Amino acid sequence: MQTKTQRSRPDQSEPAAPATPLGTRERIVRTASRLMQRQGYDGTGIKQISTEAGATLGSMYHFFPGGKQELAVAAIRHGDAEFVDILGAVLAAEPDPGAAIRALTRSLAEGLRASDWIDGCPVTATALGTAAGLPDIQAAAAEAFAHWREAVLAKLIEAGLAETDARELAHTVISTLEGAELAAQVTRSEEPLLLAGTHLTRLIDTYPRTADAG
Amino acid sequence: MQTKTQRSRPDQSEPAAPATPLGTRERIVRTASRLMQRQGYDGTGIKQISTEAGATLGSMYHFFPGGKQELAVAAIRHGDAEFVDILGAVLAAEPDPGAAIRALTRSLAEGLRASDWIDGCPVTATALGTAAGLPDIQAAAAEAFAHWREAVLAKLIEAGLAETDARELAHTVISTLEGAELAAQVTRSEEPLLLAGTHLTRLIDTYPRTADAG
DNA sequence: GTCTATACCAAGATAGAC
DNA sequence: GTCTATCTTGGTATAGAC
Repeated sequence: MQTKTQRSRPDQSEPAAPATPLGTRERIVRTASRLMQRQGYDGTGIKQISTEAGATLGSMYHFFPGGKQELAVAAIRHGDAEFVDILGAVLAAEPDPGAAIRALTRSLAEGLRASDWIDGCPVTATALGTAAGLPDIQAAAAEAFAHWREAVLAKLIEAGLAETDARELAHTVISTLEGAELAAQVTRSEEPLLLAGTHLTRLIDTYPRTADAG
Repeated sequence: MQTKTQRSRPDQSEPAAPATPLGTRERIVRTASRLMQRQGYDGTGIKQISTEAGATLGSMYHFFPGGKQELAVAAIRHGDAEFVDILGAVLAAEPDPGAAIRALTRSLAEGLRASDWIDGCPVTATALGTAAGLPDIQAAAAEAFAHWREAVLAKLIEAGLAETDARELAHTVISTLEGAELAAQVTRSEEPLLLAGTHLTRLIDTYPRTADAG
């Protein structure tokens, strides 16, 4: 009977209306980011975004004349900045980088479970599947990864690791977090993330540090 | 002018016709697996699969009455088995598990570069974005991850690691490989994969082994 | 088992009134 | 800046001849 298979879209929780009401553009970007995070680029329609953001179709193309692609780039940049904030806050709360990254994995695991395993990395789902054909989106995703790597790098340098070691480790920390989040999402279990935290800590602790670490 | 933004679909290389001509069903599954690996579930159409597989639309629904979902499950299982073979071959070629995993990352990096960074993990793109709404697909992806973990686990046990250590490491090895492949794809660089290989080797080498390792 | 035609719906995007 | 109506194309899926 149904011509297109229906997919349940939980969407159980409104993100709690903020004190200052958001502008239309901001509402659109946030909604796009959240929906593409869950459903990917192709799985998310402009009409769905406009409906859930409380904006009309005219507003969508008023603010994003480049259409869906431009919207996706804005969504990825939003997710990028959002995670930079989380990353900064969690890393700052623990002096030791290993402990900080372990705390980060716990935080990610909690968030994933709280969303019933649907809110994964805010850029992966959007970028995957479009990487080959839509260079703007791919580039925005690459920038996000670079920003996150830089945050980890700064933490490792601050702890007294050699620059080369820190730079290389930052790559693997982000890669492992990405993969563990993915695995946790697919298997609906916190285990991959928590083990990633333990192992990353152990790996980092094998590298020498200078004495004057703050 | 165009109502739907066109996406370039390179598809430069036919996978070289095998000696034994494939049956229709096999051709459909392989084509579906390859296309969904590149474009994701929502980005891949039944008509596109049928065209590229040289099958008619009638054949598609003859072999897969469950439609696109059933086809996606078959595609994921195909990618699963395909990677189990690669994993088994590469891991068997090196006695030391660390060296074997490093060889694996080199192999993955080569394949990714050879495909101009479009052929990533054969199940990730298909599963992502559908995990929440399509349980069959999510379950097939979870099974694939479990199979790959078991292959790594066997290699670590064989090398003399304690079972608990090996079991936990197998999780992180797969997570890190997944994430590094993703990062390599997005940044169009082999670096994340190669660094992942180095770091995973270093991590594995921090664990004790029994003397009677083969 | 294979093929063609088609029903039915949703997608992205645009036009133009207000 | 907002809203509605609409155009066109593509999607999934089905029917039924061969």
